[in-house]
Amino acid sequence: MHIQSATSAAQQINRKVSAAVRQFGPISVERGLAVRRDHFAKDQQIFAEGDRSNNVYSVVCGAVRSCKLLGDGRCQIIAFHLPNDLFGFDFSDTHTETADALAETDVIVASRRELEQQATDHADVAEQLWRLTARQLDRADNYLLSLGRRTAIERVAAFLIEMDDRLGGVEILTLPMRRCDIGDHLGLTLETVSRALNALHSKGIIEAAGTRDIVLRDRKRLHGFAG
Amino acid sequence: MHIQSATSAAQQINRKVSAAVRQFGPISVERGLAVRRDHFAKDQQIFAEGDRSNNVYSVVCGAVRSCKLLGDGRCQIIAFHLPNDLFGFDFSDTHTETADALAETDVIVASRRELEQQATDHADVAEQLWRLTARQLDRADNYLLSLGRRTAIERVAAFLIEMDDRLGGVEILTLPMRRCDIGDHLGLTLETVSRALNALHSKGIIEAAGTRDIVLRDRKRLHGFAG
DNA sequence: CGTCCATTTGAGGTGGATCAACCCTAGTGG
DNA sequence: CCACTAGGGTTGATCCACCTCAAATGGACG
Repeated sequence: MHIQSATSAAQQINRKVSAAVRQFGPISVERGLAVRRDHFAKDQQIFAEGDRSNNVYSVVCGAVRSCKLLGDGRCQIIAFHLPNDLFGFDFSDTHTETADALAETDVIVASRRELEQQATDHADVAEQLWRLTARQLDRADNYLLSLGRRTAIERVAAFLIEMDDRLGGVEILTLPMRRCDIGDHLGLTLETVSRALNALHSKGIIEAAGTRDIVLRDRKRLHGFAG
Repeated sequence: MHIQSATSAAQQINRKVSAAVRQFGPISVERGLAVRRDHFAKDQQIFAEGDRSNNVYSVVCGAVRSCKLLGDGRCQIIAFHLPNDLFGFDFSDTHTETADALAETDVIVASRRELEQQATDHADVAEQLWRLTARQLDRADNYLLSLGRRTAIERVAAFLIEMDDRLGGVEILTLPMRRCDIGDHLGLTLETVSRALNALHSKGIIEAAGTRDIVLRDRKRLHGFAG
């Protein structure tokens, strides 16, 4: 639902702008912005917390996780980035998160400085970036609700619903990440994630079709769990 | 630290624009944007989850909390809004959060539609809104780390540090909210918040000067707790 | 067919929730 | 000035959801 409205907003804007545009993932930019395609292998790091934030990225295919680390190694995955998601844009000059490829992943890379210049020069670019950021904030706010107030099984249910939405409601939901990553995203351990999935399975709400392939048998009851 | 950089960014932009500007909280807008001042009493609701999102707000004085509710009444406070913070801007057409005044609070109100129009017409307005949203996202990301991976005492320590930053590092930190609100913000109960504050006190890190007035005796060790 | 991970399953421990008193402090009214 | 009250805050005892540690199972790939 989030994705749909963002996509239609982008399309609307596309119709208005001149022919001198190119796509940077979901947003339209002027041809002046140089972009290049790049590839990252599974588990390869794209950038680390503290690195200078020179580039911004858009996922073409594959999946990326961005996470924050605590001094003693505890890890919180802030977001998973799927095709057409932008990432790597930080408010400060250095990255506040580490980004790794979860699978073989292709991205489009652009210069942060150049994109910011375009935002200064062109209201429609700034507006698109603003909407994209607002959508990410909306997602982050929903995660705050999960992490702060939902039980383990409710978090997993809400997570499955979101992944289903973002992956387009296909028949079989193929999760691109390990149990451990889901745990680090939901503030749980991988064991608890496994048990929660098991619980949803034994209630007949989901069906396993391989460890990372899940069929949502009863979306209504799944929504019920998410409160 | 976040606030400082945002302020300087806003000042930078101010210097460039013409005289036909007015302030909407931290951002500069064209005079065409109608704004009005409004007052809300302590505990008064400003808008509710699900209301049509017609207006956007900037805090003048006082404090506001915005929260999401689960079906059974569980509550997660997504953010506290202090003077100069913008709030009420949702990605969708309806508010996804409920906003209440924590104390006697003055706000500036503007039409969401008009502000969006300005963002479409003026790149600098869109860019400022983008930066503001990016900063909120940065804060939300930090909270995700707290809620997902920090212990109770670490969450409270991180919370005190953030409030200290946002309130300008004054001698006595005056919290505008109840223990219960802090709990609903940090994913804890009010009892646990109280015990955590007590623990920090008995370690000599903070000093109580009234239940809502706290002196940060040892900011370095406080940072240590936040990891 | 064996190795390496990811995942599941099991048993036990614990941090924070819950439930329940109790204690402040400010405000109110006599 | 001093009860009285009410709401916020603290403190204590118990419980349980989830973590931790450990071992078994399964699946992908050489």
